[in-house]
Amino acid sequence: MMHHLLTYLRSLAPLSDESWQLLQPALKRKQVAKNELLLKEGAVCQSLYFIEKGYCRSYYLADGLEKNTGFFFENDIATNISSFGSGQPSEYFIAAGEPLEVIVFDKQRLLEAGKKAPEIETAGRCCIRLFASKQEAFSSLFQLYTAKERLAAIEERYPFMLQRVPLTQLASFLGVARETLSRIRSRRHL
Amino acid sequence: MMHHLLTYLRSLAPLSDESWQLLQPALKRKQVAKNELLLKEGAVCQSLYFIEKGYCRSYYLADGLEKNTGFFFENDIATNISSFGSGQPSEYFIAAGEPLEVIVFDKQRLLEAGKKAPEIETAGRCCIRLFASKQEAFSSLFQLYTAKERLAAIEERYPFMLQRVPLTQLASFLGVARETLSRIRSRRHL
DNA sequence: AAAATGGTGTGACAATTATCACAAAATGCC
DNA sequence: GGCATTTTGTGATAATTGTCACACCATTTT
Repeated sequence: MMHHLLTYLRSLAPLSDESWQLLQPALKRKQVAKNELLLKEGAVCQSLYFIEKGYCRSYYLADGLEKNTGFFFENDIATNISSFGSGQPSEYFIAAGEPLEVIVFDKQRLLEAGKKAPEIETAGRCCIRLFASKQEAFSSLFQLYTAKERLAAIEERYPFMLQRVPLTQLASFLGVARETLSRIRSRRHL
Repeated sequence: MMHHLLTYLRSLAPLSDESWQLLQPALKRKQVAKNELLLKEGAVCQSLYFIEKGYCRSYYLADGLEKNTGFFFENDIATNISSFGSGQPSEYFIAAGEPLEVIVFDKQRLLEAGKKAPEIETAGRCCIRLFASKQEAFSSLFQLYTAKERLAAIEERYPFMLQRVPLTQLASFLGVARETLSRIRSRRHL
């Protein structure tokens, strides 16, 4: 049960069996159907989602159009870190892109567990730090590279994204028109 | 002494006078001349920098050109969160854009202080969370907006950036050619 | 089987941007 | 002040991208 999560947490920081037990009340397994929402715009994010299977995406709704801003796959933590941290309402949605199996961390119970076991506090800090690192890495993709290079970087670093994410969603993530991405891709395959 | 930092930390989480005292050994004030480096590419980031005065910028060096990826002003924390967290060498530089007065958090001593006072651990977590939020906010700027809109968003949310950051640096931050940014700006002032 | 749906490829044209070249303005230095 | 260096503005042109329109394909629905 929840092996992947335990492995994930132990890869970040030491975690005794006792701490792991203390963490259990904060955890709950959940299944989410494709296209269902994990977080709605306007709602406060009360959870971290550790992804066991499937993927989800975060997106803004602007002028009726979805603009994807992030994708989260197996062994990632998905959340709105800003809303989760500050208690402010979320400005974007998080939805399942495939049938999803996640482990939900409840914020309140996580804080309580953190008070009982400093190791949990430390693990939480490491999760957030890793989340921040990924955010930073994605962010620099945009500042360092052109759309063409961004696609190449995605192909190299996150090849599974191209297999599993519809081109239309990927285009809005990369910040180019769907047609342009289609052309970039066909140019590359010559 | 260090009033701003104390105010900053207390805005994030409760911090007793005792914890604040325990934190002191991890802190050191430092002055940095304009264009001097806080972090070199290839070096491991061992510090957080709380900015009291001035600003600094992070940039990659690609093909001999500087590509700016972040700007940090008064009451910000500047660091390479990824290198700081993982101990891996930094892929980018951090340099003073103005004469800089910072308070340096030493990583080792910060960890030691965190062990003595859980409040410090919590404060550290909040700092990182805030850092992650800012990172995310900047990142979404690129995915949601065109270059023109990005400039408008910067003007609105971070007006001091336009006053203090040279246009050339801002252009590479926004991901457009210097000439284009100059034209966008002149079009806006009609 | 036909029709509807969602996702993708492609052509044509307009709009935007990058690039190169150079002028003008601002800044720092002696 | 005057000179050198850095920074910013502007024109011309090529390249890239967005937009609109529609075709194509696979899957699902009726």
